Amino acid sequence: MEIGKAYEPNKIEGKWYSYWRQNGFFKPKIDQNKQPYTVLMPPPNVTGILHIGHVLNNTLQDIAIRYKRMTGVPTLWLPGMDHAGIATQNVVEKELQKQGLDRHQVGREKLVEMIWEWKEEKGGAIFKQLKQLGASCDWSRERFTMDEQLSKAVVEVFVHLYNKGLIYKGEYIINWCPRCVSALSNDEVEHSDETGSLWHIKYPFVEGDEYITVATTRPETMLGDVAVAVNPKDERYKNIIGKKLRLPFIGREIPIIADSYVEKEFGTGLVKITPAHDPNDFEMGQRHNLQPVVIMDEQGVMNDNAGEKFRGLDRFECRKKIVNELKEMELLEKVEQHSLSIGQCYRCDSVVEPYISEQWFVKMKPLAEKAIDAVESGEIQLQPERWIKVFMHWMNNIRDWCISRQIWWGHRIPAYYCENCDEMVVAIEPPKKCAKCNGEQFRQDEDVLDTWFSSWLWPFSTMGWPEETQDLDYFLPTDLLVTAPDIIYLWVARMIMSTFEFRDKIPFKTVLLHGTVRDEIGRKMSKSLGNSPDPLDIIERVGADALRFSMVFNAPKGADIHFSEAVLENGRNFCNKIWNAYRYIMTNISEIDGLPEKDQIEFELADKWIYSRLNSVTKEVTEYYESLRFNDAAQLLQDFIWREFCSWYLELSKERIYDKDNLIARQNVKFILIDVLEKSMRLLHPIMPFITEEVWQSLKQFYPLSDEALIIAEFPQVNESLIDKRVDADMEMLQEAITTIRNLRKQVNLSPGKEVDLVIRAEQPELVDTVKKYQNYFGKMAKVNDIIFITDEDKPKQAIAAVSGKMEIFLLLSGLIDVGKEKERLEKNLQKILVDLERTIKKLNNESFLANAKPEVVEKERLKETELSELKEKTEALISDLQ
RNA sequence: GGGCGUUUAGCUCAGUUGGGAGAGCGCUUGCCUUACAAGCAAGAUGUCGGCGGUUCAAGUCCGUCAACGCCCA
Repeated sequence: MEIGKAYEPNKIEGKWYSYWRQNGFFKPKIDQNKQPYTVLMPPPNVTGILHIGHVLNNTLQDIAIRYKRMTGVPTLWLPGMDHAGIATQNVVEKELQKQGLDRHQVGREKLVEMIWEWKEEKGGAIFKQLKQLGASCDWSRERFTMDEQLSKAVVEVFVHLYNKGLIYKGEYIINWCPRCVSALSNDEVEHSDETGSLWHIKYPFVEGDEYITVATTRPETMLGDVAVAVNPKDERYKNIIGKKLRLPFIGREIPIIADSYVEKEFGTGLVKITPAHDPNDFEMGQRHNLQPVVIMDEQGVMNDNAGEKFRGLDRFECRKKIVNELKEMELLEKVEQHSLSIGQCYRCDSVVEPYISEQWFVKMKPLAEKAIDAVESGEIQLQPERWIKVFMHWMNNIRDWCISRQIWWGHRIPAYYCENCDEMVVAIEPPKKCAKCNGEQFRQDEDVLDTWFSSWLWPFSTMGWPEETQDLDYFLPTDLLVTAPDIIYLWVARMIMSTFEFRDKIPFKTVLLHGTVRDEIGRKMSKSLGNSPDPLDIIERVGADALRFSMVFNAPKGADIHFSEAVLENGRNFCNKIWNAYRYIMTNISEIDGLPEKDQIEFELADKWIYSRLNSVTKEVTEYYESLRFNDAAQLLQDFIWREFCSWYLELSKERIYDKDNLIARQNVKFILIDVLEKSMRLLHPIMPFITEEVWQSLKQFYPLSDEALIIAEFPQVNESLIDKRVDADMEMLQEAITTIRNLRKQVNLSPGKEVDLVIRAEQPELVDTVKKYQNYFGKMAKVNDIIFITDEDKPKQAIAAVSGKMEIFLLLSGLIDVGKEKERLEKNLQKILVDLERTIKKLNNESFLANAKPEVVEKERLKETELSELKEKTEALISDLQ
């Protein structure tokens, strides 16, 4: 049979993905007697394409799902995407722009139609890419937040919460993008630190010639000032509280009020209050019953309230003009440099304007309670646990949620206004008749809902709610949510609240919060830096398995990941290693007829050892998968397969494999090689699905495997009886001796193929027996021709030597030995031994240690002392022999 | 300003109840050894950020300082 020398992933990956899908392996086998395992995919943006962060996120989910699937649990990984209101509308608007059109020219209905068309044609590209990554989601259940049924859920929820008094319409200060002409949620605002100015402006008292000075970073907002505030504890201003000022330009009389929010140290300690254009001022305005004055329109252009002089000016032009005018009027005391954080629209980079407007809100406090309890009690686990604090902090200070957006793509708010009397009705269906005036004409609210208002329903809307479906009953609560911590508030917390409200359940049991993928110098991946590698390009080059492995290998739970080409090579090389081990096994076993009878199999030390190790590894890996420590699983499996299986077992197997005269031995080792490789593939499958399936399926030709495919094969169970510490110790003893011999060979630059003779001096008969029995291992692994065993006398003359455990190993050489070099090397070894020995003796002489330490720890130290003493004596003897 | 986190080998990072410091990459040396040069073999490398404390014993627990990062205001 022909197997390529290098692993070529693109030859096999597509094949197995189609095979899995066609056989329905991604669909859960619903069994009412079994508890299912469910993972909700955080819905990617419909406009999104796969970036490296998605790779991490989805690989983690896929590993969890594939592992559970192999344990025989009905598993569901539910995929879907969200409609990403502003982002998606923007994509289409930009296309319009190229044709010189804007959305108002096209009209609402037509625009929405165009967006749907775009969605059908180009949306959801990411799903095709996730398939290339190997994501084993149940695509037959794919959902979209704007699907008919999910939209029904949104309306249902809105009406329910409205009727319950938890949704209200109100004036509020919000983030507003004057360019997008829309409200922005907090997460849609990006902050950057910039250097601005702090203008000190004089405000005259109504009475007298005196004035006070306020400091502001935004002088144009003074036109909307309704008060000036001081800290009540500020001695400087105690006597002016309650006095009136006359606002320059406008002439409005405004009071000086006291509020502890004001920082005495900031600026002059006097703060102008503009409730309509600053969030803090808004709150202060509410505390003091101040009527806000809005001074600009939705596009950021100054309105009538700004006064004759400034009306019609853009906000930034207005700022310039105000500053100039103030200078002329000698009301500008000074200007200081000041660094401040500026909010910008994440879409268009426009400076965000805090703006008072009429919006829809959800009252969050009443919903928060159960969510807090669920996390506090551990019913919902956040991992790593430190995120619990972050979660609690937000939940305990939760604010109402502004859910209206002034765009057209999304779920339109189900509020209807009577054209005749303006009466508002919130209902699932548009009303027929106005209850107040019997009018029959209604117009629907223009706004749509925040995209999160549909994704917070994800745990149950995807399962058919508001219908009572079997899925809801069977799969909810789900088991695992894997997501980035930056959406704990926006999404995770809200899902918990909604699921309690509408299902009276938790949405998921465990939330795994993973880190950010960064580049090799620690920067976030970003479009503008161009430092983000294209995952598809990587898959094309090295395959999905290598990408997945590299990602996970380097991704400890919850920590950020530095991703680089070097990291990727590790995954690629590992694939190649597996491939070549497989190639070696396949090409050789195909020449060996038959398998041994089960009870005929004879195990030698290496065989027992590899089984002992396999089972230890199985035990550990199972724990790692269960506790979502996938990086540990990846590391352990790489070490086992590469170092133990390939470097030792496979090498040792060659003697028997190539022994054409001994069919029994060949059959034995054939069986063990296949068996261990086959089980290793099972262990590794969740992380590297493609190559493991390929290898495993091929092995079926030579080995009876009852499962149809690896993806649904049983995850290996530990056989404790095969874990044998004695076997491990014997094998380790031989490995150490072999390494020692190799080291000695290196010392004298012996060519790798050159055979040597050894003298081993050892006293323990058991030890000598074991070495004699497996002398062939030395032959194979260290090119040792003959070994002479001695007990005490007879130190060989022409030899270099080293101590390995309880043995002294002499490598016989015919040439001259460099005594000085040899001595130096041995002295160096001795030094290390002496340091260790000293530390151990010190401990054992410490009575407190003997009194307080656990007995097994003391015992360990005693053993260590014996061993080190022996080592020391033997090494010293070798040195003195050199004289 | 408030909160959270990080600091371990040249680089990126593991280190789960405190009990002999690890991995990958890189580096040095020698090898085209009939699975693999994307490889094999042998090796070098650490005041575990500083200081102080608890303990018989601290990378691990506590305090404090410093640097860096993230989130919120």
